[in-house]
Amino acid sequence: MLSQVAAEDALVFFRPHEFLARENEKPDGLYQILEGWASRYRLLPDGRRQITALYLPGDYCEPHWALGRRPSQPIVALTNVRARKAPCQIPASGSGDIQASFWKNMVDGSERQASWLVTLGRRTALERLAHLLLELFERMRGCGLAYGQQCSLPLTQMDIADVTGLTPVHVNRTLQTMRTRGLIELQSKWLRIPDIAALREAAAISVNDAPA
Amino acid sequence: MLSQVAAEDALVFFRPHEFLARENEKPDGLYQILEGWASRYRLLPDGRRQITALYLPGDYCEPHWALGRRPSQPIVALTNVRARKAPCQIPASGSGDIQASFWKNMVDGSERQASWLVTLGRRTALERLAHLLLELFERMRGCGLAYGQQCSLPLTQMDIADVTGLTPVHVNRTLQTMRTRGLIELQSKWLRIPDIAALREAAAISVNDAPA
DNA sequence: CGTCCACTTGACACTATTCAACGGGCGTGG
DNA sequence: CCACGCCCGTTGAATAGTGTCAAGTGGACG
Repeated sequence: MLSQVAAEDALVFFRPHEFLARENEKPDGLYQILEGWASRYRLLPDGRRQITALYLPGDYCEPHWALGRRPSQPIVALTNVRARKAPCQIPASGSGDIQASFWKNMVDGSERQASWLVTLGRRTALERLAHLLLELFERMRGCGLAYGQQCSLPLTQMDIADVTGLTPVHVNRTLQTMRTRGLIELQSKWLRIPDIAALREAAAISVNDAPA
Repeated sequence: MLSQVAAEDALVFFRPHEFLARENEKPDGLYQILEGWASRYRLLPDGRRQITALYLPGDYCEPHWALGRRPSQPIVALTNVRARKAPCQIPASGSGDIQASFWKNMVDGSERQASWLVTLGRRTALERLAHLLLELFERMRGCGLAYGQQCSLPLTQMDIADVTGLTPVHVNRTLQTMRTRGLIELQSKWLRIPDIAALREAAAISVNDAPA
């Protein structure tokens, strides 16, 4: 899946909290994450923070740059990140597969955003967390990084709060509730979902809702 | 701005509550709104509703279809709508201008979604309403439909609630507050913003935040 | 051994929701 | 023409859900 690497593309590395891009600054290149997680976010004047995208292995950061835009929101590494840096343009060299995966990535990102609008606008705290954990599990599985019903989940509770639009303490409490209800097992950055159908139910996922 | 009409494109009309597209059904065509407003939304199993996009004159509904996707969320007319129907593909005929506006429209839509994630995740009711009214005013101005500090605003308070992730009664109360503070004048579907800077302040807009 | 950071828990405040009722405008039908 | 119903907007009172403030625990690391 991540096997094709065009000859001219460079490997780059980032440490946690290091910027892959800053707002309004021409990006260094178009990155494809090979390993690790990154996030895009916005800060309000008084310090409130909202994460607006999570980038997992396989994801392009950030497809819009290829269409001539500058980042309107900064992107920062959450873990150690290994990425492939390509020029800021629609992937020209290589097979049609690469281009197809590029477009797919862009549209998937946009549909995920639309799903998150629903979650942030209309779902309760527990539903938001269920949605997040399901989405991340499915995405990890999609790139071969899930093992049975488990996967790595390198986010802190504060990160989770900034994704779900909650406060860290409420995230903590709600996760506790989910644990006692047997919906999830989550410890030391490792997630296990005993019953995926039950978690989907708890997330108020409608038939057509991502994650599929 | 909306002057170029390729010869083969058809004009189509919709009445309020009529569908421009249904989820999972191959769309009839790629629409560009010429007049009127439409919305994309999702329903949760228990009936909660969240509007995830508003389409105003000039907007394409829905650019992703041109990349081979089916609608994952239905699109419904909010007012009488007049639109131009084109084949579901990246506009090929016509000048480069048309293609450029198509891509711009897609990326703008995506950036607006990202801004709304911030609003739904982290802003208070008053900030959400201020953000919405500002965005709509700026978009109306962008397509030449604003007059001074005023523009048409054909949404009901229930529509506004479903965009902002609030309840209709809280929208009502919060609009009252904004009126008494002199932030907006809003009656019979007509919006006037006496002091745009003050409204931006009330919206907790950061420097880089859309609307510009 | 001490510091820092993530996580945890309790008590309380507050924003937004819920439920309920009422008024006005407007179209429809008698 | 008026009566009726319906949708939209408005307001009040009680409640639920989430945020805020504060304190304490535990592990990782220098």
